[in-house]
Amino acid sequence: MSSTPDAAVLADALSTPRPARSAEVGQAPRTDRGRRTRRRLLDAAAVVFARDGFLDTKITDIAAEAKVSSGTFYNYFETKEAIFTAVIQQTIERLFLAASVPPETDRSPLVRIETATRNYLLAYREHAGLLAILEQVATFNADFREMRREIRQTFRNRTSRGIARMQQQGIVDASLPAQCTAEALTSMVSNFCYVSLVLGEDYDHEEAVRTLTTLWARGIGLDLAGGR
Amino acid sequence: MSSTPDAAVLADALSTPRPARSAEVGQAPRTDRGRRTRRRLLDAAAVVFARDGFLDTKITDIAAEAKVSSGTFYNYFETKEAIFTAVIQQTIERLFLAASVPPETDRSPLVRIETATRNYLLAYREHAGLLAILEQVATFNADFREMRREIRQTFRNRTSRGIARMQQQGIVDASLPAQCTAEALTSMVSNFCYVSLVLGEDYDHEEAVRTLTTLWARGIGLDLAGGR
Amino acid sequence: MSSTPDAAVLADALSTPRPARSAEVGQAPRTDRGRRTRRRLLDAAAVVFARDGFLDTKITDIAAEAKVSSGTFYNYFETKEAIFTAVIQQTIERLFLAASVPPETDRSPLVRIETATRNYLLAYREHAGLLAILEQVATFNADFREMRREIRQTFRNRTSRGIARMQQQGIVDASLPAQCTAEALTSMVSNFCYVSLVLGEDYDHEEAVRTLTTLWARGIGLDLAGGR
Amino acid sequence: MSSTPDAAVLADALSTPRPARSAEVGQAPRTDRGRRTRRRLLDAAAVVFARDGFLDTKITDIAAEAKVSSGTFYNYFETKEAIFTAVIQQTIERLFLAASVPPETDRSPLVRIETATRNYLLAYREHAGLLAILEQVATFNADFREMRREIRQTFRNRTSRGIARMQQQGIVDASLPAQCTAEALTSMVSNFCYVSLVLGEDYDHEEAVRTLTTLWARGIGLDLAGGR
DNA sequence: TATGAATGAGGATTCATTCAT
DNA sequence: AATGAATGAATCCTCATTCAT
Repeated sequence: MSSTPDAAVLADALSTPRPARSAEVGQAPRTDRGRRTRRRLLDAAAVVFARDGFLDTKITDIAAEAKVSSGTFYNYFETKEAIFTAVIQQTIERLFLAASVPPETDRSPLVRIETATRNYLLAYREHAGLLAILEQVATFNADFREMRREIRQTFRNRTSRGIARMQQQGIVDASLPAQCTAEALTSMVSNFCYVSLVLGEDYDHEEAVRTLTTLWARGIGLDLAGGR
Repeated sequence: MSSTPDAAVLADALSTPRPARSAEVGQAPRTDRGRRTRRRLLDAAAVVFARDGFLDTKITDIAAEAKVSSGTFYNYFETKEAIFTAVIQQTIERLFLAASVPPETDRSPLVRIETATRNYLLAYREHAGLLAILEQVATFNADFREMRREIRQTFRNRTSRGIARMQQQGIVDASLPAQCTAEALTSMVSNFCYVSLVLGEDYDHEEAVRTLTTLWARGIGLDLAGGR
Repeated sequence: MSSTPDAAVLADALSTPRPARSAEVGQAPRTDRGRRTRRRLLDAAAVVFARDGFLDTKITDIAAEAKVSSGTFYNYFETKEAIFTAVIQQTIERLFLAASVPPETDRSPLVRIETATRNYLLAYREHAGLLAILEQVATFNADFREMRREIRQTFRNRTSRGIARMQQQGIVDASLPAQCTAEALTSMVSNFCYVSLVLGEDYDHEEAVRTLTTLWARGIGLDLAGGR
Repeated sequence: MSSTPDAAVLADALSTPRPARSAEVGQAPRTDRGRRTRRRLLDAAAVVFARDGFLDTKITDIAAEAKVSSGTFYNYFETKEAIFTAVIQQTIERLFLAASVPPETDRSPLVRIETATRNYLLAYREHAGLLAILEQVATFNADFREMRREIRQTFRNRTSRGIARMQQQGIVDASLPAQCTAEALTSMVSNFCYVSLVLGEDYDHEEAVRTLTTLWARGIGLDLAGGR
């Protein structure tokens, strides 16, 4: 009576907890109704997160805002983190779109810098609510800190490439380290946005654009003569 | 000592009809397609219960295993208990069939005991998965505890009748109380199966058959001379 | 500005969750008051587990029975499993004590078997409530299944040694495999107790002792002549 | 531009007295032993906050680190916020001291900017652990958000006064709005520190000092000829 | 019949703070 | 002053079951 095989299987059966959540969750809903509910939850989450912050947001608040039961939430998202990720991702996409500068060659470098700065400020203002929350979450969650870092790097790298290009064209100071310079300038603009739009130090939009543009352009050694 | 009567009695005992929530549910399906779906659910449930245990089995797991939606489940069974009952019933019927000893009169009592023991062990092994789960459910559900008791009594009564017969024939100790003796011997065999096949204490099949048979036969005072 | 070391440390600080529970829990309380509370919780747990079973026992039930708040429970035990372990362990200790047979050499083997059987029945009856719950928990929790197995093995090994001793003395059948025989006999007695004391099949205590003793002794080939 | 006044102003701003629950708590301890305990708690809190963050720090952790009981904590501080305030205050005082530039008139503006930048970076690195936590707390606690803002304003105002002075001296662009410019440059330096020292983007210290100084000085229109 | 979405009751657990010595 | 025990509010999450197509 070699019981080992059976017994081993049984011992497993009696105790191994199966993956608690079905594989369904996180998949795209199959019906229109499901898709609508998922969308309602996302919209509700954006509202509640921006209003209450990540920490103070309860799943039930999101569900209530979406007018569904709390159980329904879990049909679509596993955790608060999961829905926050989804919410932030669409925000980021919009942010990138809004903050980009179309490469039109007839613009002068100074105008390009000014346009990039203005677009960034406007885009940040548009999404300040959720970006502030991402900032919050990044302070205690490694995954979101990484996400925040990647967003940051995207902007910094774009800037870095622009500086390198101008250095090759010989129109700005070639001795500046492009990467470090880009980091500093990105810091200047992004943190100015945070301080003014999230913390509430109030500055006139156009004055801010003008000041940041001047500091940026002059800082890297661009010749402003005839410009401003 | 044909198993059929026992099995029939038991099947009756087990099929406690409850008020159906809809007139449909619990009735035999009318269409072929329905019958096939019901069968698929039963097979799936047997697999999942044996694999995960009763507590960890979710309706959605059974539905998934049967490749139907969870809603469909409730077209055929009212509750998790209901399908478990159905699954166990067919298991028990097979168990009784497998564990029975055909009444061939030319066999000696010792051989009959040995055959019964061997068949029981083999049948238990065959169904150990679900029997272990029934054991589990019986510990927290009164209905299934009662079911388990009835199964047990069926075996014990069969044994009891066999002992009484041998006592009348004067070939075993007539002073033993048949019922209590049968209870003890049933305990010995069934719990030995549980310990070896479910808990995993490892014994050679033939050694086990021999030992149990010897203890049983000698215990009730059967003369083993010339036999073993 | 090599920020790596600092930054690495910080990144950790901002996210690595420290062990949630303080090391205090599980330690012996430092004051009398604490010891009294712990004892009250253990006593309450024994009552509630035996009454409601493991699955249906809520932490709040135990706390309520002990007349403390639910938070207090967690000052002494981490989980329901932890307090169950503590409760069961003291039960097992008492069980072992009660079921043991002092080795007084002037007793005959038969009397020793009878005494052991009677003591086991009495001890099991004394603790039937909690033993039934251990049986329950063992069906779905690997740790407790192992605990149950060890208890079982303790009894079986004791029996096994006794049989081997008698085989060496030449007073029982030397051809029986001691281990397997002990397993079978332990099954007989322990499961008889379970069926009669937990499932409620009612047998007269002395009749049970007599029957089990007879089956046991005669089963291993002990000469009962002059005895019974 | 001595830091002492700033620090004093700030210390005032930070010490918002709240109604003490007991007349004792929050007062300076009367005995030496009490003073020592309070100090131990502060040191412990600095360690634990920096290690675990504000959210994950439990009062019991601080007490344990200080080797006192949790009850003792409340003899000295009313809440977790209260001790965090005290810890941050001393950190800020040290930060201001370290980041200040002694007013030696014989230094050129460029050297003063460079020194201020270098000192800020060094000071930030020194206190990065707790500054990161203040950043965290500021994201969900209005009181600390205000504190963070005041610290920020202190630096910005100092910068703003410096720029105004240079504008009056006619050595930098007089058309820049001093306040807004100071905000932008403070953003650049402080956020660069955060990104490199807290988030872990790695830059060489001297390269960073040089780059930030160049961007800063050139940005406000300081003549670098003959300098760099 | 089949589908998959919606529901919501119910219990574990944490930890800042208070309390009794 | 110090101790350590006691408190309890507050939110998460599961999953059997029902419902609308």
